[in-house]
Amino acid sequence: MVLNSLQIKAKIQEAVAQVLEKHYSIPYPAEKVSIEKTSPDFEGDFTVLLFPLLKLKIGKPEEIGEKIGKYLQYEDIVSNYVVIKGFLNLTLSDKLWQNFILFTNQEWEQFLNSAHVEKPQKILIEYLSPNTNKPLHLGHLRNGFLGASLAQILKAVGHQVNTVCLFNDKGVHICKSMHAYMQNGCTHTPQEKGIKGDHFVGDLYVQFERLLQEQIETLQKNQGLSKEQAMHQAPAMQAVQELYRRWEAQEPEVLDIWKKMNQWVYEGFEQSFETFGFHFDKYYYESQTYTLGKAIVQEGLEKGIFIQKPDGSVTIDLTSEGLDEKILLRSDGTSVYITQDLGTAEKRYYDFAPHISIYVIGNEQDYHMKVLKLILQKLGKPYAQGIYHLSYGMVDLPSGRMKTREGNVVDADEIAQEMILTAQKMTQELGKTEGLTPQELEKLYRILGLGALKYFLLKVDPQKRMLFNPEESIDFKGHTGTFIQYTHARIASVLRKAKEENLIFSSTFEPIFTAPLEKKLVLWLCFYPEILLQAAAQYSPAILANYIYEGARLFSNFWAELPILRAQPAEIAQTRIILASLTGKVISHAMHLLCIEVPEKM
RNA sequence: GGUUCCGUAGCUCAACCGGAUAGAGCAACAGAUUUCUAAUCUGUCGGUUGCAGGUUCGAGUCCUGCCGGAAUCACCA
Repeated sequence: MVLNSLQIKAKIQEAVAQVLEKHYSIPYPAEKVSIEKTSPDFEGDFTVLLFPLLKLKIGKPEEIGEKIGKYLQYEDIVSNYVVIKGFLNLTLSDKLWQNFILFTNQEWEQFLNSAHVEKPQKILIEYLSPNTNKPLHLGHLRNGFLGASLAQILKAVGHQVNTVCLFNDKGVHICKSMHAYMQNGCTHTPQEKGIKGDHFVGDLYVQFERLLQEQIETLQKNQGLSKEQAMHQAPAMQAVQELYRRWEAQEPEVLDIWKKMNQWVYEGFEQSFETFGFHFDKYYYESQTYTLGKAIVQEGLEKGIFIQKPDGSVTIDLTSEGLDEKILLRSDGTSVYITQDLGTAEKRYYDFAPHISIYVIGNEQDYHMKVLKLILQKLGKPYAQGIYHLSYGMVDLPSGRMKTREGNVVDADEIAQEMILTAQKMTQELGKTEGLTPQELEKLYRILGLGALKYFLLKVDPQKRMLFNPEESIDFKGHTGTFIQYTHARIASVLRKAKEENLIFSSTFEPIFTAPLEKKLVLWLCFYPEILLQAAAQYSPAILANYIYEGARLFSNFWAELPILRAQPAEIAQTRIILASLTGKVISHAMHLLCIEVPEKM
């Protein structure tokens, strides 16, 4: 019994190795045989590449291909084969496909389980990790959807996965919004103003940045300072640094404001996390890990890996590794970003002891993450090797990078709301609200709006930067989450009708394939476990997203060209019902791994 | 300036880790609905894969050089 494309490929590889052994007395490792999906322009399902065999100098590719084809035919794996140049194109036998769909239909769990890795591992994923001085924006959403989806995918292939979120809740940037709040006389609350806490604090941050910008410009103009000098000398900046020193000194009045403001942000975040489906096993706070980070700095000093400068600051010299000198502790003894990361890394290890620790962080921090891993390695930390930076590309706007400071950001809550509203508008325009209660419709709009948003961000290879154009917004047609959801709704609809009409198949039923599109769909189905493994191995939900789209497109062709319920004779109808059912199951399962829901009706 | 990453159709993205004639969507145009949901389907148009070499049976993919873009090299996070 074959369950998936991997097993089919393995069978073919084995057959090739046996032919080489029997006919040419050449031992050839089966796994070295390259098998691919046959190009759509040619007849066949799988293709054996014969070129590599030429190096064995045992004959022409046509002859070797002929022998392999014969053997596979004899083994009842293929029904037909053609050798073209160095390609041996194989058409798998109907019998194999019949067994495949019957078995998969009956033993769905086994089909899914065939995607399990040999060695499950404990994997920790850190994602999202926002600053507590501003609300989430589109970039956070890419990060969040990537992390949340990756966790699902890794679980689906059998790993043990935990997710954590680190709040960057301390630092100079946090003090900026605090400073603005204090300047305003510590008046007003989010409740009073009727806005979410994270937005309330974010507005203060922007207010501060404006003030700072003004001061810098004035200093530059009046005193002829460089931009950098002006920034350090600006009264607002000095006030913030002073505030930060007081924070690290744990002055109660500063801590009180800090706690109050952070609490507002967490309340706002909680709402957003719920909307977007971000769930974590544990939260970390830099305000709680930086002291551990300082202890590690001390440890490094004792081991002679770090250097203390005369002014008191601590650094590490990485120039021999092709990097620079990195500061680990300021001269006034306060911690920097990486100090905190050292502490957090240590703490996570003691909490979860993962084999692999994935950090979902933007590629702007490639250098930082390289340094972090290197330092931990130099310190001889056992977990250093398992650190993996999943570096994803920025979400750019046509005008360039999003910058909170300059206010040109796409706000996460806003874009979600917009998407949901658009979904509502489209559903109403298309007249598809019938038969659904107001509550069901509300739910549908959310599923559609958020689905389109998530799919948009997940379909692109994580490593590549991507562009979001607010003018064009996100489509609901074509290569979109909506199209996939729509395909699922159609499948659900036809299956409901099949049930109503009592089109249930008997156990002795033998599927028949009469159209090429049916075979294309089966071929697509059998790849699901392989795709899952690939997406997991490459940490890429995009691979899965593109696979689902391909299936939805195939099914739409199928739907347009072939009748399902009314097909005659009944065996054909039943075969197509199974195909529809399996396609629906794969779409639904895979979409859930992308954290996208699929509707039964739309 | 050093380091790293990226250049594929007008636009947004693919291309199964070196395989056959580089594929989708959007946009534009032309068609398809007495039949299971037209948020769909079919067709047309659209390419010197930034440029130049190299490696080999075979290169968008690998190596070198150039051109163009981005990130980073903070006592910011």
